[in-house]
Amino acid sequence: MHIELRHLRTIKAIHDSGGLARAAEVMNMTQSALSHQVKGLEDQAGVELFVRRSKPLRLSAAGQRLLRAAERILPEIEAVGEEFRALRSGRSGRLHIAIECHACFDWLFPVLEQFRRAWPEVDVDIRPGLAFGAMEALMREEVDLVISSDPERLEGIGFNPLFDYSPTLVAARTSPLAEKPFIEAEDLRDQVIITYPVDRTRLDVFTGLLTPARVEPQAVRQVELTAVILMLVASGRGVSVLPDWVLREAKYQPDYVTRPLTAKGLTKRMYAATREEEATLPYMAHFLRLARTEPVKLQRQ
Amino acid sequence: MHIELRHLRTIKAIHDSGGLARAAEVMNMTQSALSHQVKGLEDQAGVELFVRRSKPLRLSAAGQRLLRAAERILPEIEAVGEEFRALRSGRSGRLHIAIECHACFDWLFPVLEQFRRAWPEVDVDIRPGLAFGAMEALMREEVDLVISSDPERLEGIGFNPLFDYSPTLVAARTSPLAEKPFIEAEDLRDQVIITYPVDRTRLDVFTGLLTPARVEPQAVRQVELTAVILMLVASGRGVSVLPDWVLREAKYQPDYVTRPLTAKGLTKRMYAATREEEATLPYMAHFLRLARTEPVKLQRQ
DNA sequence: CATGATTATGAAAATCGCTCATGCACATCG
DNA sequence: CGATGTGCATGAGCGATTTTCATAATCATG
Repeated sequence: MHIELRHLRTIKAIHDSGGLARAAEVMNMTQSALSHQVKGLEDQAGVELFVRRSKPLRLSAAGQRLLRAAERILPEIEAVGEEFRALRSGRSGRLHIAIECHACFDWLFPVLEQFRRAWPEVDVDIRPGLAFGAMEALMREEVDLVISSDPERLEGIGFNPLFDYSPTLVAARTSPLAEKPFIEAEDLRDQVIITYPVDRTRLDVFTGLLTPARVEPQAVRQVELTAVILMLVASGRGVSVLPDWVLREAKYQPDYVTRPLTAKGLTKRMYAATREEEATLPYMAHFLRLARTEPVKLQRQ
Repeated sequence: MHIELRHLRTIKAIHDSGGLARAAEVMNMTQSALSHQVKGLEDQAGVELFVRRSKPLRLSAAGQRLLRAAERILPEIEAVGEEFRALRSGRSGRLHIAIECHACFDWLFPVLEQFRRAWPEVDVDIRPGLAFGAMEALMREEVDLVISSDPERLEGIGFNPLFDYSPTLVAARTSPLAEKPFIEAEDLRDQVIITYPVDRTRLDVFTGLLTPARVEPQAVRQVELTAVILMLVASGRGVSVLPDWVLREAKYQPDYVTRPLTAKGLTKRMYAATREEEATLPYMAHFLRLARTEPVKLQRQ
């Protein structure tokens, strides 16, 4: 049997307007078309949908069953149509974010909180766990935005600069490194380094300092949570290199010292990668603006 | 925008089978047809439903939204189809019953209880409140069966005899009527008669006894519930005429006496009226059989 | 029973959906 | 690197379905 939405719309219209002719009027069709349509459906279903005995065509038991289905289904379709219209107009959309940078949760959550208020219809999500292959996911439209500090040249992908930050060493106040005004690669040769559990190619200590200098630290310990890293550092179990914004609080605590990497300090830039054509979507543009300004404000607090 | 179920089926098939060609296979169509269909829908909706970048066509965000709708709607349609099939095969149907006779609840409930067990898919209901116009409702397919003891000759309506009963007088043991072996119209001229709150033309006392004899009782008091009628009778506030099956218990109680109407006793026949063509439906036939036999069994208890 | 309102029907026209044949893009492999 | 394979897109044309038009049948009512 092949019920189609057309049939549901017809059944509902006939019932609502109370008659073929009136329903036809509403649907911009002829009364004849509806008559044929109803007959066709009844033949297919092998079931009488209307009671013919009384003149203004009334629903039979089966017809009522179909009407119930119509009243559940048609609004659903209507809603999809509405969402598509919102999508076209740019009010709605999807913003699934992949983060390559672990510490970014710090500023990302406040930014998303702001964003949700402005764009309630946009479907927001953070997708961790694909730190590797995030760019591929972006290209395949599995995600819509990637937070990354390593811009690459990729077909159809644009890297929108957000803000600059300085990977900064944090150590216990009692650490011998506290003596030095800044940190060089050699200083870390005999240190335990605590990092997020990701590849070295995405860790600023290595890409910006150790790997170029071909220095291997005494050990690398991988820890998931920023708070835990700081605890371990405080208790002298190792040192870590974190973005300066993460250390804005640690900076003034008696347990820690923070030191720049190299004499001039290291500066990196955070980017939000998007598919080029989507960077101009209104909600995307808004997110990018928030992600440029909010972390800076946060920093100043 | 004109989404159709066809589109939902297609979207789902493409997603499930992972590709146009495979989906086409499943749906017994050409790959081309699906391609055209998807394109048509995308043009109409103004929204990309699939990501073309990656080769085995994957759903875009909008496509996923549509898929969600499909997964809710298609089973619903499927269910309607299934119900229609059941309807055609006679396993399912509607049995909405109107009762003209108040006292019939007594045997109707046990019958319906039995029936429900045998025909779980049939939509059973009792519709009180249309005691008047029950036959019209039957003809208009607002109900499917009417319990009545007044057969009429009506186009397309058949009256199926159920069982015979005797309208029987019930009075308090202390009533002067207890002296008489049977009751005649004149005996009731100075009595208060307690009846159900329905028209006289549907009350056996009147149609079978008083009206033909042109006797008007002292008063008529209308009471809804059988149990209350019996209470009032017991306390000598009046007498009543009820079907014998209602009185099967009262008969042996010391508070009551029951007496036949007229010397020979009055006999009436209970009928179930249905639309003629439906009397042979399997579930309808079963109901009729139950309604013929169960009340009799009940009586014997 | 005449009249207006409502639904049904048959044939022709219009539209729609599908297929066929083929093209294009991309990946894989000898 | 061209050959081959896989998967999707496209345009033309056919056929089926849907709609319309014109008109008949049916029903409700004064």
